[in-house]
Amino acid sequence: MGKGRIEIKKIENPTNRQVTYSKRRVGIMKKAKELTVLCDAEVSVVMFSSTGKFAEYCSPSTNMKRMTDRYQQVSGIDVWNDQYKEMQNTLRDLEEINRNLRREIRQRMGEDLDGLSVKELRGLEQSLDSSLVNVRERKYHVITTQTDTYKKKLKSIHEAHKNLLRELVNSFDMKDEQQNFGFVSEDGLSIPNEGGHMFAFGLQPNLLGLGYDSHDIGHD
Amino acid sequence: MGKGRIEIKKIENPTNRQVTYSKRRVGIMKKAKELTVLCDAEVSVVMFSSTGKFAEYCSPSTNMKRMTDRYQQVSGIDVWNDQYKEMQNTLRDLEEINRNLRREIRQRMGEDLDGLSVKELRGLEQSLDSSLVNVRERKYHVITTQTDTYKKKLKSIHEAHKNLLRELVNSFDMKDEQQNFGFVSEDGLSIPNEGGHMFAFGLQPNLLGLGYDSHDIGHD
DNA sequence: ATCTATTCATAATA
DNA sequence: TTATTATGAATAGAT
Repeated sequence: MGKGRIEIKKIENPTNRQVTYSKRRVGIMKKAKELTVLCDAEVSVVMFSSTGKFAEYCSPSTNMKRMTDRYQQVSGIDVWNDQYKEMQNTLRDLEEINRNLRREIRQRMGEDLDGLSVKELRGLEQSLDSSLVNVRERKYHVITTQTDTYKKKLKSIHEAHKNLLRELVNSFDMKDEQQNFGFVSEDGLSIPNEGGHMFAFGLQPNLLGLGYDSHDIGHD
Repeated sequence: MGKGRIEIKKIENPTNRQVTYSKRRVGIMKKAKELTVLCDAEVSVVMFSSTGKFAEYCSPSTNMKRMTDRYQQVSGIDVWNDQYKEMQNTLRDLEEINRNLRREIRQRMGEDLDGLSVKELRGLEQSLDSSLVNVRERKYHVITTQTDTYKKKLKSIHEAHKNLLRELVNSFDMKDEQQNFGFVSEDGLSIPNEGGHMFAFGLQPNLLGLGYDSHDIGHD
């Protein structure tokens, strides 16, 4: 087709080659479309020119991804199957392992024991027994630690309380003195807010943090 | 091309459609080859007929995988990565689940308890405790069942043994009689192999099956 | 790009 | 499916 037949071999003239590529590319795409319509087929064409120009056609009834998937299925040729299969194997293995792990957990929860022999049951029993010991020990340890912490906190609260009492007593003493000097406050209890008492009240955040209500102390 | 132009629409006659498909398939493949050679291009064609028949062409300088890779790069369209990524997510999830299951097992084995609160430890302790009860119950049940089976087997053995003894006594009685009639065998113990004794020896397979050594019975 | 002169692909047919 | 053939389509080379 064309003026004089041409030999099917690489066109050395780059311009001619490029022109021919363009023309024939259009031709193939057209043929692919026609085949799709005429014969209700699914066709995909991918091409790159020698200069790297990319062109594609894919039947509207499908897409490149599905064509590739189908291609792979049918051709048996491994496009990405190596990785894919490997992953699927890994996936299957993991699911199997997880199933087994779940079964072990169920058995460690005293369920799903029907298939076990006496020997296995005895092993499980012993394992659970010693596990229970461990958990109890750990629980006691945590409780003890927490108790110690609370004790320490209590001790510090106690200390703070003593300090407060001391301060209170001091303040009453001072009030007496002040009374003597005619410095009685209205409610008869309020503590003069002087620098010397700041230390004791500085402990309040601790007390608040432990859930103690600072009202007990009777400040404003 | 051909005898009269045709409209580009689906050929309803299946035979004609099939014929046209075959012809045009060859045509496209030829065009693809020619384009490959003439223009030094890389072309891949994949097609499926309406009946699912598969055909492909790929330039010899490349292959489907490389074409698809290149297609993906250039088009930006994800041909298989979606599935791949999805699988990787699944994989990650499964591995996470796997880790958690293992941790649960370790904790149910009394290990890896550092991160647990007293509440959690108490829950675990109670779970283990009740599990232990279940396992023990199951163990006892299995043991009981097995014991019952053994008892029954023992009983049947006992029965068989009694029968054997009776047969033995009978045979000695008969030997005495035979002796009286001059029918003494060489070893002075062998039992005449008569039909009347077959029943007792027929029990041997059972005895063997239970690990009893048939030598006890003194047969050959 | 567009225009021919040709070759090629193929629809109809067997 | 394959082969034949009449015809329209595709396209090489020129513009």
